[in-house]
Amino acid sequence: MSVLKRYERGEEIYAQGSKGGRLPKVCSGAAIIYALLEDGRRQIVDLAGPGDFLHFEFDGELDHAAEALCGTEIVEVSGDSAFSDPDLCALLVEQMRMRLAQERRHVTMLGRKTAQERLADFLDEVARCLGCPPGYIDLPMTRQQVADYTGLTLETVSRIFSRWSREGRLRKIGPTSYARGDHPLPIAA
Amino acid sequence: MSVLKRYERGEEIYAQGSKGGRLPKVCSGAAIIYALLEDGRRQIVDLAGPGDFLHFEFDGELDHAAEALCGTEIVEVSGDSAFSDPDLCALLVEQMRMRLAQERRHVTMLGRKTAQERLADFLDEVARCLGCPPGYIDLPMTRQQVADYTGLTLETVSRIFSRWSREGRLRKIGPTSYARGDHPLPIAA
DNA sequence: CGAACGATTGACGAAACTCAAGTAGTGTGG
DNA sequence: CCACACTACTTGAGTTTCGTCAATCGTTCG
Repeated sequence: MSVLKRYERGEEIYAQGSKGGRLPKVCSGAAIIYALLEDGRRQIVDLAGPGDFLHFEFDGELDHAAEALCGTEIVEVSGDSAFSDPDLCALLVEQMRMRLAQERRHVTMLGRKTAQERLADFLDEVARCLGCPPGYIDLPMTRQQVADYTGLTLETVSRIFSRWSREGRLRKIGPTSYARGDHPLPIAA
Repeated sequence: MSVLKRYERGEEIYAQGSKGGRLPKVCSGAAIIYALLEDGRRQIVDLAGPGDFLHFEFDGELDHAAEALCGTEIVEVSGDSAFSDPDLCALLVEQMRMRLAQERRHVTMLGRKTAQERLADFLDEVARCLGCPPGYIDLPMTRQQVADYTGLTLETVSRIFSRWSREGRLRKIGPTSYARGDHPLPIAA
């Protein structure tokens, strides 16, 4: 049995501290997964696009929250028979491996890269995750959300995007869309 | 069929770019998992203690390397029958969920915490991962390795540990062991 | 129109990095 | 046992990058 739900931009899909249960998977749209510290600092730990699971917690408490970036359909997969169904099991392991690899790239980015490198990596990640055509990036995120993904402040994000625009590396072509310019982004992964 | 191998301190367990295959699991000792950038910057993405798998790649290329922190025994688990064996499958999913949760905490630490908070979190993580008794920490890592885990420089790590010693928060009680002092570490998770 | 929200830009400050020098430890060979 | 080499660690001075605070601008929507 699976349940399909729709969330609008900014809507919370589940809260930090809520219980697991059925596994939510993105059908269409996009979501961010984030952790909140007690003092309000926020870190976005992952981006999820179509086909991505948001978590894998059957029965524990969730240590992070999820929120829709745009109109997003979520299907909830029952995990009851997971381990006796080889196909489902293989799917889960494959999905988890991809999330794990992405988190490890994220750790490397945050631990060892400069602000510019982080943003270049971030744009690549968004394009990959949301399936944008090469050279174009649909970015349905505020500067604050970009900052919370890259571990920067919104001012730093804004400054670097502005600089890249001036230098012809990035062009705004719509409210949420950008095109890569003639000059390459510095040191993109 | 499983193979048991032993590695000494500093020995490479596998290299970045090598092939997956059987899944390596720590039996005793401890290992670090890290990524290298082309220009030599290094980020340690995970710590593995007894019971932890190092990766879950049956047949892809590994995007990270692993190295023993001390004398360490590794058993390699064959994944051939993984998906048809419900028990093994459940074990894998459980293990991957724990690694994933840890990476997400690591991302939050690197993206949104100060140097002091990172080191406090790091010490907790080491204690948990290597199973140290409460209040004591066995730290078989150089300052450079600590820096590569926390996204800092070795000088910053050294300065903060020195300060904590002066302030009675941390005491060195052996070549690789420390005790928490009377004063708590600032803002440990 | 005007309120609300997001984005941009500037001036300034602080946390952490870089470079450099010097100090333990640890192991080795005489 | 001592001299040495080697590595890890500590500490200081100066610099850089990025964060903070604040003002302004642009858009959207009621």
